[in-house]
Amino acid sequence: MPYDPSAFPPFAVTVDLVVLTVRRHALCALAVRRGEPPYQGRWALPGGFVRGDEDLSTAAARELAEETGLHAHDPAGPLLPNAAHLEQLATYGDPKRDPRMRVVSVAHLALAPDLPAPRAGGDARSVRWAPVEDLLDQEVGYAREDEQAAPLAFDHARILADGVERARSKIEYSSLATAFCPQEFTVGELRRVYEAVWGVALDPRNFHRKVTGTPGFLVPTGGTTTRQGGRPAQLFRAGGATLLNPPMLRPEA
Amino acid sequence: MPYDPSAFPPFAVTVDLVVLTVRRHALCALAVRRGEPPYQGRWALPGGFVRGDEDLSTAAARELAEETGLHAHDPAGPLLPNAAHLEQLATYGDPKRDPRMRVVSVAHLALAPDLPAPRAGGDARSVRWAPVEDLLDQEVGYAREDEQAAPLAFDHARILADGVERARSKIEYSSLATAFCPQEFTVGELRRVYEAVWGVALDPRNFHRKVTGTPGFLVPTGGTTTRQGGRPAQLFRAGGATLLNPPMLRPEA
DNA sequence: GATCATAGTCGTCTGCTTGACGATAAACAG
DNA sequence: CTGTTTATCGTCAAGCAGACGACTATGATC
Repeated sequence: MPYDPSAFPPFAVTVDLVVLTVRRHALCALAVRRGEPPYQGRWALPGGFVRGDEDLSTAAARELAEETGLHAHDPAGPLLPNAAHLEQLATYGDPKRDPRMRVVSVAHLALAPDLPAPRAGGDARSVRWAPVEDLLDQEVGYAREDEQAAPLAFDHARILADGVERARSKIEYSSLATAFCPQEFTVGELRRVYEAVWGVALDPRNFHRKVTGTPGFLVPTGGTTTRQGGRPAQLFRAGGATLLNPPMLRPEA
Repeated sequence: MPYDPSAFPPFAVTVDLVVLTVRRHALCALAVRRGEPPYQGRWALPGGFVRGDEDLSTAAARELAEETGLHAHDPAGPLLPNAAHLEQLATYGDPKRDPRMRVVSVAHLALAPDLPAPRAGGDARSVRWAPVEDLLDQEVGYAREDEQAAPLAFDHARILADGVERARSKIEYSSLATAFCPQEFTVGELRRVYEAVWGVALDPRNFHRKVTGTPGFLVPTGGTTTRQGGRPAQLFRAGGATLLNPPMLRPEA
């Protein structure tokens, strides 16, 4: 069969971002308020069209920088202060997911340390960090005028749920939890990341033994800090290891 | 900003399939020979355009059925004899990955039991099962006229490598290895699946203890078989469990 | 400055899982 | 009948995880 441009239907391709961070002991996601129909006024995940000459990962990194000022972490490059982990999550292409036209969205997952404040992009849209529980529990019982309580636009609740599940399982067997921490952090801060992402309490003593005993996970910087109160804690940086063997174990049930 | 259809460039969207099976103790993938340029005569992964009214998973299931006669396994539906596991793998959208036009490909991963013989689809293209080692090791040293030894078309070697890596890691912590087995199988047959996918030898005694001791992994059917030679082995069906806890451990290095 | 609260760090003990491997069982081939 | 093959059960030691006691070093409070 010869090449026939009319043999395939045209699609719009977008990237949507699930940007996660840990704030005040809660897992939070970045949400932007939509300024135009459909779903005008509702909250949605940040995202945008892929340009004609752009790779998917490039488009995702560009959107991330526009929305947050963060840049994607290059594993080969130097350690930079404002770097976030960025990876492809999944692609969503239900024919009816956007009422305007056929849109295929390649969702990406970004993990960032706690940022001072969300920074609006070039335009003046509202941007906020919201606990993922709040964003996901709004599917039912939305009746009031409260715009904060409306479900996410499009299929973004599903995308967010998939991203959260990916993050929850990936910190089990990789060192990705350090992506939620500043460059230097304590064992206790890392433990609070696990507790926030998994929504469980972990034994500080066993956690300390586990992470300090896993080769390549943490490297001590020599410094200490007392910013959490209590006895000063050693500061660490993320080690070179990306896969944890044996993995961290998420408590049952 | 108002809705402007000219604000985004049009893309073609395809699905490509990494179909894996275990044949003669080797992990094999389905390859089709391209009948048209570019890469005419070269081997490629099966795939095709997503139709205008089709979901991505629907398009992948349709292509799978066209190429192999297998249908995607519905987790909620009944156990069917010719069902394969099908899941989304990743999406590839480098602007130059197809020289003709801008194509975004949503790759899917299918795991199937050993089939009698590859069945060509509606047209008469060549289709074959090839060991993944052969397909992936052909990136270098291709000089002869031997078309069997040419590297895969487009970025399909990369896609295949990603699919193989997904399968290798996923059988660690899920019961997916049973997707490579017929409906009823023995512990030894399941072990040979693990050995083929991981490329290692496993201790039959420890493997037997592990899989029979994991609740929900295997359900005895009561029957036995002697098709492997030696003492008759119990037959099992896949149990309801999808996540294995604790996981199967892949031997080191 | 004594006391308390808070957080971090080190140890101990017990039970479970794993890996190595011996032993037995049930089929078939010669 | 004997050897070969595959399946299955058991034993043992090493290692890891969960429960939890004990001690340390800060700041806060009286």
